[in-house]
Amino acid sequence: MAELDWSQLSIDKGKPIPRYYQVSEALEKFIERNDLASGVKLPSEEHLAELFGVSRPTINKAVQLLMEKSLVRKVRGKGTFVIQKKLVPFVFMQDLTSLGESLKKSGLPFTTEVIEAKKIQASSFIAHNLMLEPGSLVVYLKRLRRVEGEPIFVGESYLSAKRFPDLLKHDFVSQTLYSILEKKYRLPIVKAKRMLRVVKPSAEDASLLEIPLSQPLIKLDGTAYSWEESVVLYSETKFRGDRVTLTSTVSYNPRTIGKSDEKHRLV
Amino acid sequence: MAELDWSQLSIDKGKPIPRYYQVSEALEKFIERNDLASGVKLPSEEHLAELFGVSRPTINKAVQLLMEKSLVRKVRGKGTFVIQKKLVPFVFMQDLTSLGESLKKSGLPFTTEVIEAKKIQASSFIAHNLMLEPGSLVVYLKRLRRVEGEPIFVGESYLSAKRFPDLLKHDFVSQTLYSILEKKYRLPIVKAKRMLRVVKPSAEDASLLEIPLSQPLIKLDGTAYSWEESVVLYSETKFRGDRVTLTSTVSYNPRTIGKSDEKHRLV
DNA sequence: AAGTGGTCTAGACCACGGG
DNA sequence: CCGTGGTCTAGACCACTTG
Repeated sequence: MAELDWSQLSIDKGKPIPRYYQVSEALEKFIERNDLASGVKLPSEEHLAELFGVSRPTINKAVQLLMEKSLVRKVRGKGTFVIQKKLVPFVFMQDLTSLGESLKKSGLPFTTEVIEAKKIQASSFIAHNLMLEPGSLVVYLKRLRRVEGEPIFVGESYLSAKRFPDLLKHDFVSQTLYSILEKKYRLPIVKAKRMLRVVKPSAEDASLLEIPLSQPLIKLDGTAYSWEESVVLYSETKFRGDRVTLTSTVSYNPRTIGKSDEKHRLV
Repeated sequence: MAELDWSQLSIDKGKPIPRYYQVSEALEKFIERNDLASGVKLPSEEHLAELFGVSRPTINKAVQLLMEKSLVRKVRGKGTFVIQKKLVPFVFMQDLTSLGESLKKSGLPFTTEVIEAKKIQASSFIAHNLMLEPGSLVVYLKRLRRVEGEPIFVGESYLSAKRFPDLLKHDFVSQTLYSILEKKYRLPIVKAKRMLRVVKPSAEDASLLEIPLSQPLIKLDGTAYSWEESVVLYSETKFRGDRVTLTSTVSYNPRTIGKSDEKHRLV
């Protein structure tokens, strides 16, 4: 492999464009032009500061931008490395599959970690979504999914504890929640409502997903129904925005047209 | 309205948590606790620096975090203001409606601005998506949609110029693209594929949507078909991630199960 | 002119990883 | 120990808004 010539990098300090932005662009173009893919190491921030003739905090902010674009990964004590982005596709918004099932379909190797599994008293928000009385006992399940070892999303699920008394005895590592509901409780999911938005991670989210606080998440809240108006499950899922795509294919179906918007809260 | 007492704000400099993060949290809690909604003005960054006993750059970064969470808006020369978030719901992933039609259904007042409308030579990427020869002439349409005056999304559409020779003569401000296709060209959309992901705005995106470069966008790429395998339209839409939710309701339909994933590129 | 956020600097100390 | 990124400071100049 040829040596990389970082010394050609420069910016125009006269331009009315922030230096950190110019630096960020220059580095991005350099990475593209030289087709740096795998784990190539960038010069240290101090060295970059010299190269560009700016201060270290300016370089720090520039590299921060690249990290938010998921072009590089900073590792304290080691350096900054170019990353090879791999997107995990979820075929989701159109099917009634659970996320676990969508992962299975994708064929990618994934694992499930149970972060928490317990019964709790439902908050008024959760109770409302499950159509229960506030304070009812609910099963709370928090799981982290990894693909090829890397954290991809963290999901929290809520189900009525009365309706599923022994749910926590099942093994959530090897089975999907949907399959347990269907096989053990004879309650197939036949309808689901979902709402998607972009949020910032909490400190805990960031820690679990191994991302900086600056990186946006895709938050998908969903309610699953077994038959009309019978709520089975409420869930909140947070995906790493840099690693996930959601896809859907919709075909014309006269029965599903025009009966959609009921109560979309304008928060 | 009672006077706000900002002086109670403080952080613990001994903790191993970044000061800018502590400041950011303290401000967020203060806003919540005092239920500051509309355009309440925060103390100046210099004043905040005094209050917390930290330097101005640290305050600047803390407030930056709040801005990325869309809790405040910074205006140069004026100050920093609490914002009242309003989310625009799109009922979208499930229906074959265009975004304009989804907006109409929501009942919110919106406007359309045509940024560009012209014929161009298709790049190989666009040509591939429209199933045309590279270099073919395509109609390119770039529009900005505002809701209640605020920019919400910017969309770019590509259609075969050969198939729609006089498309650019239509009025895109008062009619949706889908309705023109259906009424003038007798080509109803009966199928659509969509892919969603989170991206950073380009400098131009940020300018059009009036957002900082740090704010994430929801990017929705779509292909619309008139009848099986007849591609009509390829589009790329970028939504402000802080102002938009996407919702869907999916019901059980044996015909749509299990025939989904064809070619999801693992970039 | 005064107040505000946008940006930058030069230098500093820390925590972490690796020899 | 050294090199790395993470963070912070004190002070500065600029551009923009308002009076």
